[in-house]
Amino acid sequence: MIQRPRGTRDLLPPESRLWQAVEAVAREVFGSFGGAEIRTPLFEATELFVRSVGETTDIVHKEMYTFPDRKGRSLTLRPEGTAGVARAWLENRLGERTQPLRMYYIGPMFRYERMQHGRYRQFSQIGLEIVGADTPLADAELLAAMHEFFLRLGFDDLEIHLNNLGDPEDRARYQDVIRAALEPRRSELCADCQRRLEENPLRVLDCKVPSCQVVAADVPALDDVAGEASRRHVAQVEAQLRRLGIPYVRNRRLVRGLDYYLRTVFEVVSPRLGTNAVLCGGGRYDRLIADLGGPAVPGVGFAIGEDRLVEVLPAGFKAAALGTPAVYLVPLGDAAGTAALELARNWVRAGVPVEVEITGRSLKAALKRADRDGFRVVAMLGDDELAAGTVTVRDLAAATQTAVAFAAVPAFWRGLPAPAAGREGERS
RNA sequence: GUGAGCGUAGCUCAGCUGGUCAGAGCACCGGACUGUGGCUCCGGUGGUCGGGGGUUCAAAUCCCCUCGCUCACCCCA
Repeated sequence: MIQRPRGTRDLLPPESRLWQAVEAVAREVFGSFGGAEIRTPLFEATELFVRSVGETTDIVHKEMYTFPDRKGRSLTLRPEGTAGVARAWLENRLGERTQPLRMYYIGPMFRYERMQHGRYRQFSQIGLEIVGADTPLADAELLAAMHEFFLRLGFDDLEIHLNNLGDPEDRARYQDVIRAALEPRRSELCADCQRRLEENPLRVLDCKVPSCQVVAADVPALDDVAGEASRRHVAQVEAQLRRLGIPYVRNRRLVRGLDYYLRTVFEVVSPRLGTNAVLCGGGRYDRLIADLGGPAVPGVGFAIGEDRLVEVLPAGFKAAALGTPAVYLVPLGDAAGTAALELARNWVRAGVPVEVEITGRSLKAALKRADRDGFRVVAMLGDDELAAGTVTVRDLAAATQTAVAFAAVPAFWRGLPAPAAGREGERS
């Protein structure tokens, strides 16, 4: 049997409803802040990611799906979304439009990694970028949109971690500070951190090994070494968050994995996600477009891991998204079976979602199935009903039945009370 | 790239140191209740025990290889 490639997943019904519901909220919220969707290719020239994400990052040096096309050009399945957006901004001269541009995207990303809980080779991100504004207000608006999105999904246990990564000059200086502080104590660090000290000293700060944390605690925070400009910027972002009542944690150890970030960086973590708890990561990238050969256009954005998000979706949101909003039409006997599809089509045309029982299972089995799959009403059609031009509609929850004329079913359906929240979490 | 664990019915699993070991529960279909669910009882469908090789009189059970899955490290969504 042919199996799916490692690290990929099949999104099956009814879980696909959850994804659709989540994406609908994203479009709604991000659209409400002045955003519009941007769709860029799933693969790009390899060079784009090497130059934007950064040569020294793990993403570029061991996680990219890179392949030559038939003409020998090196292409790469996108490992993240921002690079493509930046490229599109340049290529389509979006700088000539009124700035800033608020753009969101939803779609798959690819990283060649060993599978793990919450980690896939093909995974989906929901991202939002604000390009063309360098103000703290832009960062704050972005975070507000993100916060609003999570609120609408019903989350109440997420933590926003925020840090100042400084400007690139600050960071270069800071790397020297770290090296100077840690080199003498090299032996106290774990093997990984000794390597990090050479390649990416910032990473030592968020090492999980306790002994490393002890050592790292003595290193001054980046924010203290950073220049006045970046410190003021992030302070103003924080002031806005407080004013908006958006709770966050100032995490001086927070370092992000992509080279292009500067100043404001943040993560959203869920306490219900085990090892890979990061639900969302983002930050400011004022040099990215310039590094790609364009003008100095500032930007700030984030990406939410949709797979992880769906995994910890609040029960109430899930229940609402999974409810089966349809009439279950069960024909009994040959004559009814012949008439069922036409009846269903007429109801569908009148705006009523209908699922017809087409396997011929017994009424008993059909009712059992209706109950199990969360239908609210079953419309039974037998010889008597057919003769009378009615359908016997049974309300599963109330266990009551009434005869409803064929043409009156749409009105009856619309007259049903909103579904109770009593079935919450039943399918989770 | 490194390390560990696991692969038996659609699902969750039992099967002790090799000898009725091919099973249970759930699910599915049917019946008790000839057109009425969420309970109960009864019956039924369903498995090359991941695949290949080896040891043995005998392997789901032991050994080797292989494929797949899972978890952790690294790193990230």
